Amino acid sequence: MTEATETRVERKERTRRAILDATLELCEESSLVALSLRQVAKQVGIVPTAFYRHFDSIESLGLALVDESFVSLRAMLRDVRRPGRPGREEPSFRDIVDRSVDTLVSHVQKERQHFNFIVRERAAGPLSVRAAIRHQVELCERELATDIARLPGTEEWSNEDLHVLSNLIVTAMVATAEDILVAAGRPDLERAVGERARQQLRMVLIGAFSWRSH
Amino acid sequence: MTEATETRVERKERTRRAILDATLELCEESSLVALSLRQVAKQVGIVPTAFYRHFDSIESLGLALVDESFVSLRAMLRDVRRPGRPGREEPSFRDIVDRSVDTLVSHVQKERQHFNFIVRERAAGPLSVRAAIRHQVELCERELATDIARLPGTEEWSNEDLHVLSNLIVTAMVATAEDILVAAGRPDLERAVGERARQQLRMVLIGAFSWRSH
DNA sequence: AGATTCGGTGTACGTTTGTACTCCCAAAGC
DNA sequence: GCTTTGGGAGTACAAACGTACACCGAATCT
Repeated sequence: MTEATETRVERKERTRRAILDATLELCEESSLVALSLRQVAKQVGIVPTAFYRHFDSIESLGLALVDESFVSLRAMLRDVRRPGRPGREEPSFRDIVDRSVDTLVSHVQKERQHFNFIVRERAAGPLSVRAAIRHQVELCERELATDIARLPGTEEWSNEDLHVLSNLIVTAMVATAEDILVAAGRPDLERAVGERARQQLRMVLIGAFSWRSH
Repeated sequence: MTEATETRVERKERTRRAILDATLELCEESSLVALSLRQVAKQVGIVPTAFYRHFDSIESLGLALVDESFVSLRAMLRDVRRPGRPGREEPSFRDIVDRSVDTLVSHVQKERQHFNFIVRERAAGPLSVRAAIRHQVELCERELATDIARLPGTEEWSNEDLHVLSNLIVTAMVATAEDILVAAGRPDLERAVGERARQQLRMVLIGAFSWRSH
C-alpha cells in the first residue's frame, strides 16, 4: 500500500480502460446498438461475464463513453477560448475564426474515435445515450453563447438571439467534424473541409453582426 | 389479365411495401445495423426465408429505403422551388425563407419515418447506405447552389462560394429536421425550432450577400 | 496468520440469429 | 388442360447471443 503496487484498483481501472477502448474501436464501423457484450469481451480478452464487473449493460458503457468524450471535447473548447498573445489588443474575427477551426480540425484528428462515437451515437445510440449527448451539446451551445456575449458589439443582443447564433455555429462545427471524419486520411480533402468551415463561420458572423445592427 | 387482377406482380409489390414499411417502423427506435432479418419478417407477417424473395440483405433493403426517402425529399424541394404567385415580381428573402422553413417543417412531420431513417442511417448505417445518403445530400447541395445562382445579386460568385453557402444551408436544414423529429408531438417546441431555423437562414443569407459585396 | 473481498474463469441454459433445403399451390404461359 | 413459375411455408442447424451460477486465487483487511 506504500507506493509500488496500488494493484487492486489499479488493475480494475486498467481493464475498465481496455473495455472503453475496445468499444470505441468496435464502434468505428458499427454502433452501440449493434454491439454485443460478447464482442467487447472478446476484443478485451476477458470472458463475457467479467464484463458485468465494470458495467451492467452496453447502455451504461455508452454513457461512460459520452462523459469521457465530452471531457476531451471541453478541453478543446478551453484551447479555443484561451486568449491570444498577451501583447495584442483585440483579436479580429478572422483570427478567432482561424484559430477555432484549426483547433477543431487538429482535435478531431487527434481524438478521432471519440468524435466518431459521439457523431454516430448522437443519432443512433440507445435513447439515454442520445439524450446525454444532446444535453452535453446544449451545454456547449450555452457556453458559446456567453462567449459571444463577451465580444464587442453584442451588448444588447437578447439571450434568444445569442442562442440562435450559437446553435447555428455549433451545428456547423458538428457537421464539419463529421466531414473531417469522412475525409480522414486524405489531407487535401481535410484541408478543403477546414477552409470551407472557415468561410462559413466568417459568413455567419458577418450575417449575425450586420443583422443585429439593422 | 384484363383489369381486375394484375395479381402476380401486384401481390409481390404489396409484400415489398410491407417490408419497407415494417423496416421504417422498426428503425424508429433502433437502426438498420441493429435490425435482424427475422424481426422484419415477423413484423411483416412472413416467414424469415421469404425475405430473400425481395432483398438479398438488410443492406440492400436499406439502399432501397434511401432511394424512396429521397424521392419524398425531392418532392419537398420542388415545393420550395415552386415560384410564388404569378402576379408578384420578386419574392423577398424573407418570403423565400419563410416558405422554405414552413415547407420543411410540415414535410418532416408528414414524412417523419423517412426523415428519421435518413438522419439515423446517415451517421450509423451500413457503409454503403451512408455513402448513398451522402451522395444524395450532395446532389441536393448542388441543386441548391444553382438555385442560389439564379437569385439577383449572385451573378459573379464563384462556384466554390456557391457551394460553401449551399453546404451551410443544407447542414442547417438537416439539423433543423433532426430537431423537429426530437420535438415531435410538442407543438410549442416544434414552432420554436421552426422560428429558430428562420432566423438562422436569414442570418446566413445576409452574411453571404454582404460578404460577397465586400 | 487467517478471513474476506472481488476481478476473472468455466460451464451451462434457453433464445435468437442467418441461411440452406424441401415442399406447396395459385397465377401465368403454353 | 397441362406445365411452368415463383412467392411463401416449414423444418433444420450451427453460431452467437445475454445471463445465471459455482468457482478460483491473489490482493486486501483484521
